[in-house]
Amino acid sequence: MKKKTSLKDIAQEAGVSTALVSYVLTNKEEKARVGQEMAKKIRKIASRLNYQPNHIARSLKSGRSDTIGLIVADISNPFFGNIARTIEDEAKRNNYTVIFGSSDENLEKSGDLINVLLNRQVDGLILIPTEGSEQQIKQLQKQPVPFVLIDRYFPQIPVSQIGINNYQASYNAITHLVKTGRQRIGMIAYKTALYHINERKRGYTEALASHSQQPSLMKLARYSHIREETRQAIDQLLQGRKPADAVFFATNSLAIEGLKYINELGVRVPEDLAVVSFDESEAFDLYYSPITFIRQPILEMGNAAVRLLLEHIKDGDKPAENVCIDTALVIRQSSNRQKKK
Amino acid sequence: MKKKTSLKDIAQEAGVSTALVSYVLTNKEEKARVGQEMAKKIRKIASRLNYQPNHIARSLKSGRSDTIGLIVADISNPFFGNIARTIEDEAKRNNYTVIFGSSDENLEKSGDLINVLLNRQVDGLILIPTEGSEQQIKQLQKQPVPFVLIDRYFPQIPVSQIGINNYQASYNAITHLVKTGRQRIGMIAYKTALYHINERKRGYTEALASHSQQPSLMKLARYSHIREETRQAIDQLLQGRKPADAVFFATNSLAIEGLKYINELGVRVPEDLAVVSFDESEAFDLYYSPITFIRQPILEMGNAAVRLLLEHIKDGDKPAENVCIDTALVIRQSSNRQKKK
DNA sequence: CTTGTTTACTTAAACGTTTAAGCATATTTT
DNA sequence: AAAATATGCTTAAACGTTTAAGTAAACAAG
Repeated sequence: MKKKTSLKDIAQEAGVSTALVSYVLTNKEEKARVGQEMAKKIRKIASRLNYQPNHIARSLKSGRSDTIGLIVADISNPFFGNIARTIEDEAKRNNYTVIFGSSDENLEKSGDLINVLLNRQVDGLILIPTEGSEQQIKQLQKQPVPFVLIDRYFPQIPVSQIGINNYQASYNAITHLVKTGRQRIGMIAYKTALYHINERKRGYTEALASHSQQPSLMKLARYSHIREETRQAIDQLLQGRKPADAVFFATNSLAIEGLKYINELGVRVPEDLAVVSFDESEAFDLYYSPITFIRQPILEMGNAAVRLLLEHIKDGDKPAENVCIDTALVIRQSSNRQKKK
Repeated sequence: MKKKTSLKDIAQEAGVSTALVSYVLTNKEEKARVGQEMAKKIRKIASRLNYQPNHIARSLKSGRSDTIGLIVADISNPFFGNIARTIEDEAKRNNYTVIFGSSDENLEKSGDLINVLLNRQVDGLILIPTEGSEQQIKQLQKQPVPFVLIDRYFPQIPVSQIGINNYQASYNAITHLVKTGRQRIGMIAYKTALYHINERKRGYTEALASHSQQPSLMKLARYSHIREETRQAIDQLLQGRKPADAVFFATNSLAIEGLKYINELGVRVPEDLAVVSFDESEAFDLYYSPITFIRQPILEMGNAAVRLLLEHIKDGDKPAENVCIDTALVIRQSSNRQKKK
């Protein structure tokens, strides 16, 4: 096995101390008044031996790892994949590396990941927390490592957080459906304690109320039984003498499951049923009737999360800050104005 | 700012040496013959001070970081997102952590990432290499850090690699289209030097030849101009007196761009045009005529990559090994048997 | 020609762990 | 009672880096 080159190897070659080599290779030759010739010689040897500084040793000395930990709820969902990407990009721009893990909406996995990342001495954490992880977050607060939440948060725990106007976005989407003439608007959401989802529900309910529409047609599915329960929900919405004429999905995953079933049933969008969803998806573009959706500004969210975290890392006493970013309703064919009957 | 607890802090509290604390907390009390009472006391203090071992210091000592680096071509593509997820899971099962980066198909970014990960002393690397990264791979071979390629590889560079039977999968897909009665089968692929894509093209061409079909209708688009050039390609396939009656897409991204345009044109699938694509996508399920596709066994690929890499890490002299995993053709409506005219 | 300054380097400690080796004291074996 | 072994701990070096402090020689200033 080949061995890695260390400062010592270079120092030996050059016949000097490791300190001198370190000064040269970290560009502190001025400050340390290293001779020009020697500097040249050292650089040459370093390059010949293909020296790569040992970041671990450096970290141990400096106390910083220049690494941030990222825990997403589910990396196989492109929404989170895109967030991960923007975070990684923005981190890199600031000379940070990202260690990531996917909790897969699993509380135990989330706890394990937090511990793994803390043990790795990350300088900070960005979390998309799982349902029920309040205790883990509170535990984190006792640690010296700063963190920010993104996408999801717990209103009763005051921490730095990047989010969107979930309530308002839902409200606007429902208002849009009302304006296009829909009278019986259903919603399919997760059965969950997650605050951001419940804000979306509240937006729906209050929008209906303020437009004096029929009582709420809210159906819930569990994340763990998304397929069956989304289908049940749609069955319920479409049954009876007065079936729903529009449905609002609380997330892209719900919408995709729902649309699969809507296709199977032969229900026409938007003639029989208008559709609006939170989040975006390539599948929405490709649908025969492109789906109206609420766009979350992933790029801004990711960048804001990194920026906020770096501020916390720089200033350990910085107070918590909430960043709320606006969404946009992208209107397309799936919610076209209803024809007069 | 709170400070992290170290062995020294615990040792001080307990009035013993750090060595003793280390023995206890790494469960080497037997071997080191630590007194039972003292062990208990130390554990209690550790737990009270919320001690988390400093993995960096441990790594420096052991020379291992228990970390593997992962560079994917584009984390926002769910295909790569899913690979990342399986790799992360399998790594975790083996007590490894994953540091990842997305090269975004950019050669410079890829090179930067490799260096960053090497500096972080990863114990090994898993790469989905970018087009043109042969030099980077060759450079890597000179390093003591083992690595494996996944999804893509360079046949002229003998390294460990996990792949699929790209040629055969294409060949089978085309054979399927021929059997369903298609006579003018087009293909849309990337203009690229990437070997795995070109194997897919070869599968197409040779399948056509062996079924004595018309000359190849191969159209190419550049990754960087996917939207415009996919559209051009489809225009070309559909023009003239004898337009194509089937199209085979070399990747999911190409298929999604293509299908968007096919929708705009009002071309009916599969009546006017049968469609088969490499890779899967939720959009394929949701299409009004669900798309026939070639399924890559992502789970097996990811697991195999980790397993192979760990073998290399354990045995630095293990020779390179190629793993080829079979794909499956999932036949659906988009390639339904053509009706007799 | 002493003193001070500059130049070019070295020494050594530190970061938080791990672990072989050492050293008392107590207990058992001859 | 001396020798051997067991018990319970400490010492110290090491991993690869950084960096304040030290040193020795060359040179300039008085």
